[in-house]
Amino acid sequence: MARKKRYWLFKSEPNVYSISDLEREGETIWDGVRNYQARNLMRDEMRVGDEILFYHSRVAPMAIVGRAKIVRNAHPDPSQFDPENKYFDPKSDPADPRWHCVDIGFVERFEKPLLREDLKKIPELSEMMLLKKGSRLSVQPVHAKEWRAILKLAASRC
DNA sequence: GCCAACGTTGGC
DNA sequence: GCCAACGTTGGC
Repeated sequence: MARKKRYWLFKSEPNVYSISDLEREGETIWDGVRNYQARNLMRDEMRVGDEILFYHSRVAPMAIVGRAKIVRNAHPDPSQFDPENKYFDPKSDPADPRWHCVDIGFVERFEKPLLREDLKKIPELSEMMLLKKGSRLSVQPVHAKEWRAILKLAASRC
């Protein structure tokens, strides 16, 4: 039996990598994640076909700005072995890479960004990880119920 | 720019 | 293995 599709949210600072960058490039490697919890999610839980909400963090307006999908399962993050790269990790052994990453592909950009402040008002999202105080996981799971509520909100904004 | 909330590091 | 110090994330 096929694995059930799962949903995720990826945070990105738009001045570093925005939904426009993803739209233009079509696909990108999600490298540079240096957090074990996030690594484990990418390596062990995410699979090709899973769907992603793309979120702009840090910079106003903070918002879910579109959708993406996983197009390649986890593989060793090449940036960890490149001394020139800011994400270089001298402690990572090429025979047993410490960091893994997935590749993601552009799906759509929402007509209007779903602002963080508005998301907070949606009852179905009251438990959403993104909106919890102190939550800073940069790739995180999204419940099916939350996914549906967010897509519904996006559709109503067209 | 501030700073609370985390995660990691390293001395012991 | 504990935990203080340090570094980073990310909302505000």
